[in-house]
Parts: sequence; C-alpha cells; structure tokens
Amino acid sequence: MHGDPVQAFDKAFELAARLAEVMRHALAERDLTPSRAEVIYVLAREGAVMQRALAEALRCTPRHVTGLVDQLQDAGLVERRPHPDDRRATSVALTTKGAATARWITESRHTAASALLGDVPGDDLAAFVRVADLILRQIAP
Amino acid sequence: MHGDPVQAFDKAFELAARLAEVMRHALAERDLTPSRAEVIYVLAREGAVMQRALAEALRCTPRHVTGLVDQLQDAGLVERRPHPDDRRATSVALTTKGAATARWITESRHTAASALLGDVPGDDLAAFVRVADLILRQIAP
DNA sequence: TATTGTTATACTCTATAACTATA
DNA sequence: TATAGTTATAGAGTATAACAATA
Repeated sequence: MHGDPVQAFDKAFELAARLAEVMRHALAERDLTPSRAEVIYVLAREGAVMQRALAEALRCTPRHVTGLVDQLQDAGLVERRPHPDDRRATSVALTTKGAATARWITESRHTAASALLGDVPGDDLAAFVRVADLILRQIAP
Repeated sequence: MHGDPVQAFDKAFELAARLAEVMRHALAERDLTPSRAEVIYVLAREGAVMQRALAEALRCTPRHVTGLVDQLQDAGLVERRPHPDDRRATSVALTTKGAATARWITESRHTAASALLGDVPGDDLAAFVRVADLILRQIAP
C-alpha cells in the first residue's frame, strides 16, 4: 500500500481529529481553549492589537472577539487599553501573566514535538511537511 | 530546514484546523456535521448497530447519540428498529437514502483525495502516512 | 455615512444527572 | 441490581442584528 491518495487523505483527517482533541485537552490544563490560545499567540507575535484586527486574524466575528477578550481579561492574561489614535477602538495586549502563558504554550509545543517526532527520520519529516504544505496551499482561504 | 520536529508538529496542527473547516463546509452541503457523518460512516461499515455501540464508536455519551439519531431520522437517513434480542435496546440502520448519502461521502473522499494529492509523488505520500501513523499511535486513546 | 465595539438573542455541539423500561 | 435509552437541564462556542460612540 505505497502512496495511495485516499489512504493519505483519510489519515490526514484522522490526524486532524485526534490532534484537535489532544490540543483541547492540553490547553484545558490552563483553562484555555483553542480560540483563546490563538488570541494569545497572535498577541505574542504582534504586540498590542485592535479587536477588529483580532477578528480578522481569527476569522471570526467582532462579537466573538469581545467574548474571548472578556474571558482572557477575567483570567488576567490580557488587558484592554484605549487605542492612542482612534477613540472608538480598543487595543488588546498581553499582561505579564499572559506573556508567561505564551511562553508555556511555546515550550509545550517544543516538548510535544520532541516526544512525538523526535525519532522520525529527517527525510520523512521533510516529506510530511511537503505534503502538508501542498494540501494547505490547495485549500487556502 | 530539513526535518525540524517543531515545524512538522505545527504543520500538523495547521493542517488539522484547516481540514476540519473544509470538511465541515463540504458536509454542510448535505446538512451534515462531522458527528452525523461519522454515524453514517459507522452504519455503512457495520450495518445495524445499537445506540450504545454508536456511543462507544463515536466516543460520546449515549445522550448525545439520541440527539444525533433523532436528527438523522428526521432527515430520513437512518431508522430506529427494535432490537431483536433485547427489548430495552434500539437498533439503528441506514435507510436507502442514508446508504446513498454514505456513497456520496465515499465518492467525495475519493474526488477530494485525487484533487489534493493526485500529483504527490508516491514516496512522499508513503512518508506522510508513516509519520501520521506514528503520531496517531503515540497519542492513541 | 461608515466603522468599532457592545448588548441582546439564538443556534449547534456536547455533557451530567435523574428517570423509565427492561434485563 | 445493572443496563439501554430518554427527558431535563446546562455550558461552551459561534453567529446575526440592533445600537452606541466616534470617525
């Protein structure tokens, strides 16, 4: 069974479902959800960001961002600040605790990657990334 | 950047999120959700199945199966029948329309697999499946 | 008039707990 | 007493629409 597209396709979906489950479970340890974690990830990468920009980054509605930021703010991970140039807008940024959570996420990623993939031959990993990239390009938004 | 575990790990998650989104979108065309589609998939593979067994196959609660079967029954895709040996139990099976939907799912899978992976070299596909299998074994339930 | 964010409302997916009918 | 399924209830995630303040 070498290189059957349907087999690889099914495998990708099975992997998708299981990884999502594992990720939800790991994030729950810090009372995070995939969406909340993505907010933290975006803020760690980009610094202070308008809620509107968050909605675009997460591809969700502004209303939903309000809720996510509410939750993260209640948990002390982010803070709202008035936008310096536009008094309608709200700027969101990580708190010290939020930055620590971002580091925890990064470390967990590295730890899990080593545990799951540390023994995989480099050529196989490279092929995996090639195929994944190809799929991602073809289903790009 | 040949064979970085963290890169492959991140790629797997990105792929997971996008494929889930694509699948939800494709299934919505027939008013299906991933869970409802999985019920159909199980029934297509195993024939008539007790609701209790469905709950185990989907790794969800019996209560949730009640709801899923209700929805699929309303849509005319499955039917409930009394279990021949146990009057407490309910047996669920595909209707003719449900069997047709199962075939549509299979065809869609093949079509999408060809479109997304038809041009990928066989060796890369095989490596992709190898890595995916390795990850799946390590995070097995 | 258009845009930022919020309040109000609702739908879907999923879970726990209590209950009924059977085993 | 234990099991199969259902009713009742609840919580998370997400969406649309109407509205406030500001641009």
